[in-house]
Amino acid sequence: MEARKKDERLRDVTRRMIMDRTARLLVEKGYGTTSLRDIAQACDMKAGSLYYHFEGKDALVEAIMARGVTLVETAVRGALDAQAADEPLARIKTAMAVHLETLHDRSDYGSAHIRCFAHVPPEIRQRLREMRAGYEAIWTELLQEAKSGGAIAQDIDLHTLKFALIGMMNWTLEWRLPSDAAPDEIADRFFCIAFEGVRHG
Amino acid sequence: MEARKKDERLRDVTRRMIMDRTARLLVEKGYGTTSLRDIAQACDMKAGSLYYHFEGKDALVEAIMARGVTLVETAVRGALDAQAADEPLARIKTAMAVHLETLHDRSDYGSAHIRCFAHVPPEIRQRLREMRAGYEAIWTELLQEAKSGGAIAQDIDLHTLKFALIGMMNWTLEWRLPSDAAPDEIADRFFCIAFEGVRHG
DNA sequence: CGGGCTTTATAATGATCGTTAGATATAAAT
DNA sequence: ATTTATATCTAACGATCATTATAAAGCCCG
Repeated sequence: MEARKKDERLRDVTRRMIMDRTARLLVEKGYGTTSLRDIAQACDMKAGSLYYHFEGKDALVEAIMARGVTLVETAVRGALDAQAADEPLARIKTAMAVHLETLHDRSDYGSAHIRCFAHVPPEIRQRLREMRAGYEAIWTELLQEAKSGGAIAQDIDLHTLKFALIGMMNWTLEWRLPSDAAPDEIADRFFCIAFEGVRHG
Repeated sequence: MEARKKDERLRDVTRRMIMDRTARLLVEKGYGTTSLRDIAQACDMKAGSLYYHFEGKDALVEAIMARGVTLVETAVRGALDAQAADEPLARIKTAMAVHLETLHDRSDYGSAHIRCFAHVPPEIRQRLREMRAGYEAIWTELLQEAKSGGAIAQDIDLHTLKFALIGMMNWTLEWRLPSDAAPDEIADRFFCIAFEGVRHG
């Protein structure tokens, strides 16, 4: 059983390697333009061999994109739990920094999810939509706490605010400038823009 | 020559029809997953016939995505010119409303551009990038005017602010909720968030 | 009515797609 | 040493891809 465990770990390592490299391809080329042969080549394998690890292209893609949500959600939840006692605005700022950091510095899973979501087959998209909703609930809750605590003005629509924050964060994937600031610096600026308002210096 | 003009107009009408319907497909399915046969079917034609109007798939896609930038840029520039004398913040608000309205209510060109940009062939993407830069220059200028006029705090990084605004606007494509507000109402809320800051009611 | 454009359809090309079955290699277990 | 399990390769399947050359149809003009 010792050996069996090691085997299973080895299998998982390969699985993860395939997902890592496929995620990169999905970010760069998209769902429809990335072929199983592209993926196999990036993994130093032949296309048919991938079927030992995944049921097919769609299963592989879905696993990657689901992991994209999970990674961000886990990171953000972890950071928020460690800061459970802080005031709402500070926790929001933390959530923004972790969201951006996971997207840019950790891996390509989150980016692959964002980049490919709209064009992935409908059944997959539907399942991913439910996962997204689970993650977005964190933000809904965060913003609601801030509002009921008086840190957000009463006339602000939280639904709009949530999408505004997520939108500006996810759009950073389009920046692609090597000169851009680090994720937590960008989080600071975004927080300033949305919460202080750019009028007030 | 009268007739020739009419003929050319007719040809352009078909060209435009093809672009219209293809734009829709690009929004829904993406670049790689939309085949020329899908396009032809949506146009009540056969795939080969499309080559009379376009050099090929890539030329068609590029024409659509280029038009996506042009439509938004033209609409925004037009609205800004008609408001040239107003104060910077009011013009920014107008630009946001027009950008959102063009994206959501006018056609699918802007959406197709945003949705497919990352996954289109590199040469096309490079040319589109230059067009985007031309449009983004409007925002850079707008924000700079506001800042030098004192309407934006000195410590705000305009590069970040520009991408934040564009990001929250373009991300509205992912909302897809029938219950969402009209574009100019959303523009109002976005303006409030970014410029008043959500803390101040 | 017939000749010359314009526009679309036909049909085939070679390439590439996701997927599968079976052979082969590697290494662990008995 | 032989069997067993794991992992990859080989080689092909049929479907579909963008593209092309050519034929046919539609339509204006004389």
